[in-house]
Amino acid sequence: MEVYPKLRGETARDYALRVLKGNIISLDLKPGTAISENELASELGISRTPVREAIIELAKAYLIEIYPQRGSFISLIDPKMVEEARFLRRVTDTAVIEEACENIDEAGIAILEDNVSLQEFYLSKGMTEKIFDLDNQFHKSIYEAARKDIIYEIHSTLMIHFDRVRTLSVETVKDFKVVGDHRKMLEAIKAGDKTTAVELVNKHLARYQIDEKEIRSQRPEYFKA
Amino acid sequence: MEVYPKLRGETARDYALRVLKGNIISLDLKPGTAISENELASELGISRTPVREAIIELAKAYLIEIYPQRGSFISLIDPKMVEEARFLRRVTDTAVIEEACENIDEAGIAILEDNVSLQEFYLSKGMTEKIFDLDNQFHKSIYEAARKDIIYEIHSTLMIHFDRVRTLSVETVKDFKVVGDHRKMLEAIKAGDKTTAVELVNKHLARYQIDEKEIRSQRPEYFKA
DNA sequence: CTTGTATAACTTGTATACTACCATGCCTGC
DNA sequence: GCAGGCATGGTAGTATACAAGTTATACAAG
Repeated sequence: MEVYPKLRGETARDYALRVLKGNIISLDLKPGTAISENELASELGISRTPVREAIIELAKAYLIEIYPQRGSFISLIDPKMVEEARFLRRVTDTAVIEEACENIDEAGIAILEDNVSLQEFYLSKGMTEKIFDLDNQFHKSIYEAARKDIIYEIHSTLMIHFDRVRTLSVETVKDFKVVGDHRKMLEAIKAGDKTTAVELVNKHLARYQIDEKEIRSQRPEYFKA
Repeated sequence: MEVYPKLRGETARDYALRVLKGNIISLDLKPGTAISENELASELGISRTPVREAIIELAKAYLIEIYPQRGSFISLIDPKMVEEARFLRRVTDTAVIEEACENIDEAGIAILEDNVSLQEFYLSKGMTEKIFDLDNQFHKSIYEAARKDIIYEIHSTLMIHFDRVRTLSVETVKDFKVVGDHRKMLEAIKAGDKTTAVELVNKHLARYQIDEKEIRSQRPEYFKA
């Protein structure tokens, strides 16, 4: 597991949470791995309490499974879980972008504009590794423009199930098309064109349709059932 | 605050969580009330740790606000929060019932049938107080029939924002119509009639459209902003 | 009476100690 | 050699102790 440095002003609990989330997404913590509260605490240089609190939070999102008196483990990739996350994302993303089409203001447009421009810049420079975070931020900004930022927050931890499979899937050239999608979505929002916006969201998420069979054959030990 | 008895086999943390949720929904814990980890622990006859863990979980759902070194408070009713919860419920309920129309099996139908029959029975006997739980269970069963039970679970805590306003709104004769809604929804699901099912969900949720202005004028001290 | 200050009594965050339980493996008895 | 029992070490759940910070209050000075 990769241990990031603790930020100033960050509570020990938030620190543990940040490290755990990051390593789960990056698969540095592989599905099925046992994690010990004590061990993690000493690795991070904090006590068991905040580590435990972080683990409990992730267990609520089914990212960690806690077996009392036996141990805690990074959840195996559960296709049902991934499917529910994908379903939820599709359903809320489409509804939220409709809201954004109706209610976005100048400031919101500016934020999205800056984001997409930056994505296009990094893409043109071939710095595609920067795009992952901008991608997430783009969608977050749409939720904020639609005044639905709590929903984004609530769902964000659950979407790690999704992110994790994304990490596992071969890093294809998808990114190119993704940036184009974002540009088109922004234009649709600016035009208030709900129908097109919804279409774009569906098309966009279809790109993340993972070839589960392919991944499963390569890493069967990561999968549940 | 009302202190329920601790169930056998229930962990101290789940106990604290159950008591807190119940009292927040019932408004026995009024919005704005200060809650002390120590005080709550001694009231429940458990230690601070599990109480604290429960409070943290509710804070994640914005039902409690924690101000470090100052105190924790039951969140005031935030119209934006309620609106987001309502929005999320409408969006997911409609999508999930469509799934249920397509994928429900015999067992799922039987569960819903039993539930609605029971609601009709209690209604005919005038025991309307029994209907609140059955109502929630009915919707949960639809999510399960659509294989979206995790989504229900994840959203359930957030929906307390909604339940709490329901409690506060005058107990009208709505219940009558609600039971009828459930019967019609079940029939639509059985018939696989997605269009009607979605219409019914929207109509159903419209009944919970709260007259915020009315409530706010009666209990302004419960509201944020 | 007002204002500033010291202090006491809270708060949550963190650390540590203790408990009950489980899994493993060694060791005994056969 | 093999099977059963028991010790040992590990786990999460819980309890308690300590640290750091805020707030309220009492009180003294002006």
